[in-house]
Amino acid sequence: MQPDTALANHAWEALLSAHAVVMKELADDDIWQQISMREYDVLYTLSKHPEPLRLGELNRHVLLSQPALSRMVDRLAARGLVQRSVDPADARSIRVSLTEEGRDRQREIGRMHARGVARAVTARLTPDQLRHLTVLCRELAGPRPGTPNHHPTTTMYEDVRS
Amino acid sequence: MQPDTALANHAWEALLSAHAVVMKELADDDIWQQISMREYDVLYTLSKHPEPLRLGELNRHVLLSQPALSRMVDRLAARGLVQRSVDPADARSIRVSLTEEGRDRQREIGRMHARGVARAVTARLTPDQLRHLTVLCRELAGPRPGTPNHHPTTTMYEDVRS
DNA sequence: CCCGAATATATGCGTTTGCATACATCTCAA
DNA sequence: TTGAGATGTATGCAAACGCATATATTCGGG
Repeated sequence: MQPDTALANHAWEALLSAHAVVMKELADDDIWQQISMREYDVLYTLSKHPEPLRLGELNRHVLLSQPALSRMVDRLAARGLVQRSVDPADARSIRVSLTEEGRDRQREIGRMHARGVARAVTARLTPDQLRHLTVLCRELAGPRPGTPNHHPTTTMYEDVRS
Repeated sequence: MQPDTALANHAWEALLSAHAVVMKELADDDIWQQISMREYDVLYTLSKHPEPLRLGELNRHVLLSQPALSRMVDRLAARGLVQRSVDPADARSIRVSLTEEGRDRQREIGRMHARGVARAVTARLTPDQLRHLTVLCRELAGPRPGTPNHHPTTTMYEDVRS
């Protein structure tokens, strides 16, 4: 095993552990009765994109199988939180966007959720550490160098004011 | 919103995104036909602890509800990968440990999985960045300062040689 | 222009999950 | 000692998930 392999695996394990710990703490917050964390993830992702997202694009941000996301959007649409529309440029594709009510609910939950995140995260890391963590995770989330760039090159983070 | 709240939320969002991106890439690896990633998570956690783990303790490391973990251990035990034993000190409690076969399978999958992790992670971060990320994530995974320390104080990371 | 391959989403189906709650055991104050 | 509450795990049940595959549309070589 090369030394970098060990480094990479230690880092990944640490990230997984941090993810699980904080996730559990956030799940304990009493704000998920109407909308589950996974559903919120979808609503939040949609809220961050001005234009409607195609299902496949949405699926790249959400840790769900394609069929699971398809049905989840079904349910969210049935509840009036989300809206499907056909893509004029590609009839196979479905574009998803928040309804007004979906946007309201996202903001409502989001405000409370943000407090939980702050409570869990700022208790353990200093502001400087938070900034470093943000940078590192954004690079880790970035495209793998050497991978050919599919999809028209759109900027992923419009909200980079950290 | 205080400035630290924004920092914390940006960091958490970045971590979530990194988690999802890398997770998806790892899920695409062709090594999960016999043991799913979630099952591997359990086997791996057990492999890191010399003595049998109580279900509740195991549950703190795995992102599953208590009932889901209970049944997952059922299935793993039925497949001969894991072993339940009663805790002599507390008859309510169940202690779980790997069987020989479970240990073998974990090592086997683990070897291949480690390659996937290295491929995904080293492609995006330098060794120095990996070290920093490890430190930050371990602190983030650590106990929340100000929380009373339940559970006999056992060291969580015996393998700190990074 | 056409047809086979590729792409985007949906559906059938068995499995797994989470929630609520039941059950078993332990703890501790009276 | 005893019983009420706390703690650890299991079970009933409906909802959600993933896999395999079906359906619909687009792309591209001939």
